[in-house]
Amino acid sequence: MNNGEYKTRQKQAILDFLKNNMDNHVTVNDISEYLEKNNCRVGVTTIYRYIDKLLEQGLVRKYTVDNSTSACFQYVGSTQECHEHFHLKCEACGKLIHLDCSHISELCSHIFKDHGFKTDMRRTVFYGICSACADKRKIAGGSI
Amino acid sequence: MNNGEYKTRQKQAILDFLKNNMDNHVTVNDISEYLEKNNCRVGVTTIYRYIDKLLEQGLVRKYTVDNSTSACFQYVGSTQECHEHFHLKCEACGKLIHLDCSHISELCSHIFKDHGFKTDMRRTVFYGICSACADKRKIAGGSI
DNA sequence: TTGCGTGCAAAGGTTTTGCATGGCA
DNA sequence: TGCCATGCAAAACCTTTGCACGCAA
Repeated sequence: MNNGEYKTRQKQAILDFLKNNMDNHVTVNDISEYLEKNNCRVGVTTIYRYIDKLLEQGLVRKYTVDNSTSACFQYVGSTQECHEHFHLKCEACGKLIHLDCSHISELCSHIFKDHGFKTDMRRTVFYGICSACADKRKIAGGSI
Repeated sequence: MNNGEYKTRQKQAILDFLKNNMDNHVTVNDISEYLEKNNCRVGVTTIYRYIDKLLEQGLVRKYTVDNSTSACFQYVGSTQECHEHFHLKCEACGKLIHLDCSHISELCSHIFKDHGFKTDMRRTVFYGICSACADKRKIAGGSI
C-alpha cells in the first residue's frame, strides 16, 4: 500500500480475487463466499470498506446490473490504463470487454463539439450481446 | 392499460408524475412524497410493483446514481420511440438527454462489424457532464 | 507503541412478500 | 362476480456505523 495504509491479508485476498475476475463483475457477497470457501474468511464490513477505497482510487468500478439488487464491482486497473478505453458489457454472460478504438474518441469529440456534452468514458458502458453469446442463442434458437 | 390490467387512480398518478419528470430520474421516495403532498397517497409497495411492470414493458429505466443508495427511475416512453435514440445522462444534474445522431448508428455498425458486439442502444447510456453544468462548475471554480 | 484495520453487533435504509381488503370491468 | 390491485405489517436484504480488539510498521 502507500500513504499510511497497512498491508493485511484481508486486503490482499480481496484484491487478488478482484484481479482474478477482471472480466466479470462481482458482488460483495461473491467475494465473501469465495474467501470463506478458501479458508480466508473476511467480514463483509471489511470488504465494503476496502472497496470504497479502491473506488476512490479509481481501481474498481461500481455497477448496478438490472436484475440484481446489490451493487456489482469490477477491477479495472489503474485509471490511466483504462482512461482511453471503451467498455462493452455483455448482458448475457456478464463479460466486460475493453476496447481500444479510435472511433470512440472521435465520437466523443463530436458529441462534445456539436452537442456540448463532455462524456466520461470511465463511467460509460455499452451494453449488448457479445459474439459468443449471440452464437449460442442462434444455436439454441432463442430470440433476443 | 391492456392485457388484463386494470386502470386505477394509483397507477394513473404514478404514471403522470413519471411523465412530468421525463428529464430527470426520480426515486420511489420522490414519487411517494410528491403524491402525498398532492393528497393522492399511494403505498410504496404499489409504486414498486407498478414500476416493475413499467420496467418490463421498457417504458421506464432504472439507474443507480453514485451517491444515492436507492434506485432511480426515469420514464423514457415507448421502446420504439427511443429505439434509435442515444442517451446522454448528466451526472451533475441528472438530466437525460435524448439525442438523434447518425454518428452513433455508424459507431454501432462499426462495433458490430469489426468487434462482433451487438450493442443494445436502449440500455446504453453515456455518462458525463452537460454544457450547463460544465459552465456552472467553471464559474464556481470547481474541478471535475 | 502508534494508529490503521478488522469484525461483531446493531442500526438504517431500501425492496420484497404475505395476506386480507378494495375496486375495476 | 371474478380478478387484479392495493396497503399494511413484517420479512428479507444490503450497506453503514460504533466500538473494542487485533495487528502492521
